[in-house]
Amino acid sequence: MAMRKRQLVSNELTEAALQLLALKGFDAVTIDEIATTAGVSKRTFFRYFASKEDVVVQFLADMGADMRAELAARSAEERPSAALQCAVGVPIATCADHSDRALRVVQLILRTPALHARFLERQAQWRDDLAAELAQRLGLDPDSDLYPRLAAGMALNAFDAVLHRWSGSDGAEDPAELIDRAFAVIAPALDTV
Amino acid sequence: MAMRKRQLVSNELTEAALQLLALKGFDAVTIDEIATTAGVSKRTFFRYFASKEDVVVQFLADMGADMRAELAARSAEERPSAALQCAVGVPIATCADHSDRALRVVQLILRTPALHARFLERQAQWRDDLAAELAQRLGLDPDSDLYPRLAAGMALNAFDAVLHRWSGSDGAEDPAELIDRAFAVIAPALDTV
DNA sequence: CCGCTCGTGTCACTGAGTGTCAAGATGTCA
DNA sequence: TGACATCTTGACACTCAGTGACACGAGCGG
Repeated sequence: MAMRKRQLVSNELTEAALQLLALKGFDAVTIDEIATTAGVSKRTFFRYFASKEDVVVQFLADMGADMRAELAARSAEERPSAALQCAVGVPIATCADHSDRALRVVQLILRTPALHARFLERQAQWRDDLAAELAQRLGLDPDSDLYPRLAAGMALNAFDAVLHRWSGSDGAEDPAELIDRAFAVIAPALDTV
Repeated sequence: MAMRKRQLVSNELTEAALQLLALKGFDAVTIDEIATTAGVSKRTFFRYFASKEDVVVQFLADMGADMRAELAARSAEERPSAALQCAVGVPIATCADHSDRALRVVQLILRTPALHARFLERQAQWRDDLAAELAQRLGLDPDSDLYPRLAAGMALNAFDAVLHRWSGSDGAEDPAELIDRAFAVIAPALDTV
């Protein structure tokens, strides 16, 4: 029950935050405002999120874990480019599924420098995770071999480019097709083993 | 004279900031402290820098312009991988030259989440710059072709990986050799035109 | 000498983020 | 059911980042 309540308040805060931020812009919304809208105090907000940026970025937090899980689930015989494309494809598909909500969040992030910065930092953690998974998968030493980190970086780079185009076209372009085109460019470097 | 004085105060602030931040850690230093050490008021600090992060990141601001300039100066016949490696090599060489100061700054950035986030955001601007230059160089349309953005991203990715290794080894590893190895990995994707 | 501009310091203010404590809700066990 | 322990929350006070307003003094042209 305690956990359920926590989840409930957390959702309430996220909901209020996304609503207000998308409506009025990042800087024009105070944390007091978000907390009051969600029916809690400012102090409680900070018991759930570390900062205003965190509410938004946390909303996408699962993406990293999802990608790593998908990569780990892929057959070891599969070429790295194919496995990585599937891994990156998971969060992209999630976005495409909830295109109404996800598009607004992505546009908010890409348009707000403070959010973009935090988002990139989060991605750096995903990259390290993917690199570790990739190194294990290929039996490489991540401390001496540059390939895992570079490969993971390239995949997330493609991910970023797709998000950027998707957001810039207001969801008009097809994410799946963009992913295909992006990986067609980077695959030659991913599969040279 | 006015510009010289501005530069003088700016240098004083940068000096004081880097000194204090490296010594006590990012969060343990207040802006009041930095300003007082430099002999000015807190208000004046904000007339030179937008935030505490900015003092550090601004210190590396020229890197972006340097890279783009180097890329623009390279012969158009040169393969993209070679041209990009030279472009990225410029700031790396600058780091290696001032290894005492540069190493401390890089380690501070990579170790401090708030700084790392701002640094990545800055890099995103560099990437867009490089992509634009690359698109012009190759006669591609940056709005329809994914290659320029992905190629620039891969190059900066390599740049990042090198900085990470260089910082992690306390400057023991040779940046030039690391760049060579990183570009050996990504070159197959850069040169498939 | 007068007025102009520009850079700076002082002051006051909003908002982010944190520590502390008391009170209430909840969960457990007898 | 009742007593006790735990956890969550709100209220308050505080530090510090960042901004706006204004007044002061230095340098400069008339």
